[in-house]
Amino acid sequence: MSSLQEKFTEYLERESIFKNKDVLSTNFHPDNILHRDKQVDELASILAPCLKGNDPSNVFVYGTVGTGKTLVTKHVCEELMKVAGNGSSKLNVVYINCKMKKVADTEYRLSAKLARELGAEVPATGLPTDAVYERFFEALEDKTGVVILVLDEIDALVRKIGDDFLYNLTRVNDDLKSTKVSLIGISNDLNFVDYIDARVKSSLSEEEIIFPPYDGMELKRILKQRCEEGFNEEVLDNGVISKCSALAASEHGDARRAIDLLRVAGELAEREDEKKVTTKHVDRAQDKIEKDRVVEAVRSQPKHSQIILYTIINMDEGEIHTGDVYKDYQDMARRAGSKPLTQRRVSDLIAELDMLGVINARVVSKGRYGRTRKISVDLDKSIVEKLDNILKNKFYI
DNA sequence: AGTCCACAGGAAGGGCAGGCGA
DNA sequence: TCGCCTGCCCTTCCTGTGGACT
Repeated sequence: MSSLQEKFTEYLERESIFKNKDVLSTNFHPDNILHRDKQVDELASILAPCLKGNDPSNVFVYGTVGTGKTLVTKHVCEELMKVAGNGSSKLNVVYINCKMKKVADTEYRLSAKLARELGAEVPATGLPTDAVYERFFEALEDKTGVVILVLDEIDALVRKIGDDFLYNLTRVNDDLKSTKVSLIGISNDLNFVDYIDARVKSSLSEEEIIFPPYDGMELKRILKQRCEEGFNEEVLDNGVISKCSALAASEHGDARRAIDLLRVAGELAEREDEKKVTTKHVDRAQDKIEKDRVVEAVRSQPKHSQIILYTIINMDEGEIHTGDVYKDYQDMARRAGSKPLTQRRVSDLIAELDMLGVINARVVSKGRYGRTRKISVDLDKSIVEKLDNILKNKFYI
């Protein structure tokens, strides 16, 4: 037997820390959602009329990241579909995450995605937007009954393409004969409704459901529930759950973060062939998650964004401004074999990197010395080193 | 109070890729 | 196949801006 085969065999024989790892994935839907009874009930009573073929009110759901908005919405819709499936009412639910790049981040892409979800065929490009709208409407009309459209991260969409699209969606019922549409908008931004058109606002927020952040105790109970199903018995050291929930509670009560911490800590322990998950694993999980998030974000960026980031992390310490970055970037881009983009475009890409949380770019005025962005990289040294290596290898600089 | 800097960021338009219809 | 149309990415041109300096 080869040494690699031995390694695999040994892995198979080793007892896993996990009982069912899926439970610890953020996409997992538990049967019993803790601490969200009120929101589940509210949403359920708002959506219930669609079981009798009536169009329910539009709903606006908001709360910060990891407060269970998506989970509760999907859960209620699934239960609704089950009941509708048994009865005579026709019901369809379409869920779209508007933040997905290249999928639903422009008017065209979003309407194309909606149309496709409803069974229509739409090419990735080439059609006029009106034509895509038309296909979407036709697909809606074909469905008959009630269609619930769930638009997750709707705030990101509106920031990018404005609220005209939402306006059209809230008016769609006027043009449809056999189908009734209800919208559920999910937003992480609590002030989102303040910067949309008043007509859209009144129509979209006929009903509002607020998801407050979980507190430390609530997070602890949620984690306990997942641990019982996800981990084998007695593999968690004392204090692991408390530590995960405390860390996540300090980050706006983000349950997703708490569950990720727990899973990654378990993975780290298992990889090291340890019998128990300890708080030390949680600390390292915290670092690893941050590292992976940033690295993934950077990997998915276009080439020039990456060159700009590489330029920034290789600049001397001290104050860095847009102009300095642009000067160095031009040189770097040529060395990487590309024609440099204009300063205008680079300015936009810097703003995007800031939005991603990879760099900090704050607009400052230096008085007589002009207005610019002050740029810094607030990442852990090990993350910066990793990014530096990845980008250096990619561009052979 | 007025000037001036170094950009930020809005608007318009060009080039390209890709679909549609004749 | 070809002309036309569109979305997307990018450039060009432009106006706006906060605060140090005079």
